Amino acid sequence: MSWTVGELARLAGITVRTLHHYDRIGLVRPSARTSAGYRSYDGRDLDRLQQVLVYRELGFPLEEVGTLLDDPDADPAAHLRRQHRLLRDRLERTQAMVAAVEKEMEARTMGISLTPEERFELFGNGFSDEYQAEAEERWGDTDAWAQSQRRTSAYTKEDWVRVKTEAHDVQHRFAEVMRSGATADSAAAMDVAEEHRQHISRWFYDCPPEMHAGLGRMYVEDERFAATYEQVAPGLAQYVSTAVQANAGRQG
Amino acid sequence: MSWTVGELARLAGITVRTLHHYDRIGLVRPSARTSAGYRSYDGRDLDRLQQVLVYRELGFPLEEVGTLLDDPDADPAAHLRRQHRLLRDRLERTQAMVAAVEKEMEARTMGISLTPEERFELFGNGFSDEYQAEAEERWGDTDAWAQSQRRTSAYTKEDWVRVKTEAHDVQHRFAEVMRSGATADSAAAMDVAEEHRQHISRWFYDCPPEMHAGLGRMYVEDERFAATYEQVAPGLAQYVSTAVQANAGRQG
DNA sequence: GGAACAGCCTGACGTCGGGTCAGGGTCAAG
DNA sequence: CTTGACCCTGACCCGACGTCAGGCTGTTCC
Repeated sequence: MSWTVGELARLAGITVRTLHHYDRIGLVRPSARTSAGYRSYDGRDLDRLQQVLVYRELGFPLEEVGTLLDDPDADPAAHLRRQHRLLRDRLERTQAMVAAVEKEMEARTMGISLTPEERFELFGNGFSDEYQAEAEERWGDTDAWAQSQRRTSAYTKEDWVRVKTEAHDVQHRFAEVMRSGATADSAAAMDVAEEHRQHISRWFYDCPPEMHAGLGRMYVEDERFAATYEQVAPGLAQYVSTAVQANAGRQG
Repeated sequence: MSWTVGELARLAGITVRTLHHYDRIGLVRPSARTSAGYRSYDGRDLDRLQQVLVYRELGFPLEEVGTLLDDPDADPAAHLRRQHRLLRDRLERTQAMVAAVEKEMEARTMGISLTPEERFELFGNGFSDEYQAEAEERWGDTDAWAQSQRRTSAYTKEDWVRVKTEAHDVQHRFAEVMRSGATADSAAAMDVAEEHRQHISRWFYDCPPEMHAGLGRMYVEDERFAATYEQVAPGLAQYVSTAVQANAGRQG
């Protein structure tokens, strides 16, 4: 069985131009051409196109989709599992957004008005989107993640305020120690690292020193996490990372 | 209270460039400039930016966002209602995609191939009726194609022997329990259902009770899946479906 | 008070994922 | 053998920013 561009486009709900584009960039190539030069897609091409569309829908840039699909270590089942996980992430995030809108609607009907900052926290960004998506990607099927999800789902807004204040506090304590000239493996720095570890354990999930050391490495390896610390003070990401790992060594 | 571009960007989780862009196209304009020409955003600007970001997240082109927000007939509550509706739409759509991926995962484990139009269903939904006739004409006899499209997997032949033996085993245990007269929601039937769930989890993909319940529904709703069970014993598809859903209920 | 440095400004060009003609070949039906 | 639907390859266009470049501002630290 084979399809022309137009047929496939209708089937997949995309345009002919999109198929031309995917052909040109080598993302989905028709497995054959007719003598007249018409593109001819077969079943395996459909298969691939479907995968592409799911990843596209999930917001992946096409180039990355290509490398994902061309990875010889990833069989079809692996893609399905990954897509399933990503879709569930999205489901959760959307549910959170729906809940936030409902909350705001209710607040309005009751004459309570949320401050702009509160609304940004709920809706805006980072905490519920990027952080969560990234963290889940990393900790996807660990106990830690599950535990964190269970605990945080019960937190009230007041809890969150406290969590954030505390986190902010620890960050700035790190910055202070660094500015004081103490090295990252000094007792002072390690003490703050230990506070950091306990902050995580208290609010999110059980974080033993070993695991904490893993987080420390991530703080420099992953630029997004690094950026969070670099925003507070330049060089802080590396400093925190070293301090955290030194502290883990001290405990172990 | 007022914010500079950089501050607002960090607050909202966007870049400075994005704010410049929104200023230039007149979407979010700072309500003031400092004497040096710096942009200065106040609370109402922040408010507006938040609305913009929600609509953007929902996929609206910026120009349309502008006309929506500048509509004098649309009060804040109207925007909330609209956003709520759109978010619920997205929720439904995402749920449909999750279901589609789960269906495909299950199809693979059972060696069934979905038809192309079935797999693209969620992408072209609006017009699917229009092309249904064409698709059915094309795929009236889909068996040959289905069989030719048998999945390939990373398992060794020995693995497959074990997988199939196990699956076969579970099916026949279902049939036995049914023949014994136990109802589909009896403990005995649910126990087999649980084995079934664990079989899938062990060999194919992580299948939590909820997802298992979804599969259960599909076993009767989709005739191809139903046929697999009906072949073992008449009425088994419905029986398995009920048992699986009862078991999921028990777990939840 | 001046140097350093983060942060702000305005162009202006680049990129990604296609949309939209233009100019021309292909093919089944009538 | 014409008509109309469909296909081809350029080539340019667009939205929503990213990414310099070149230059001003303002705080901080000596």
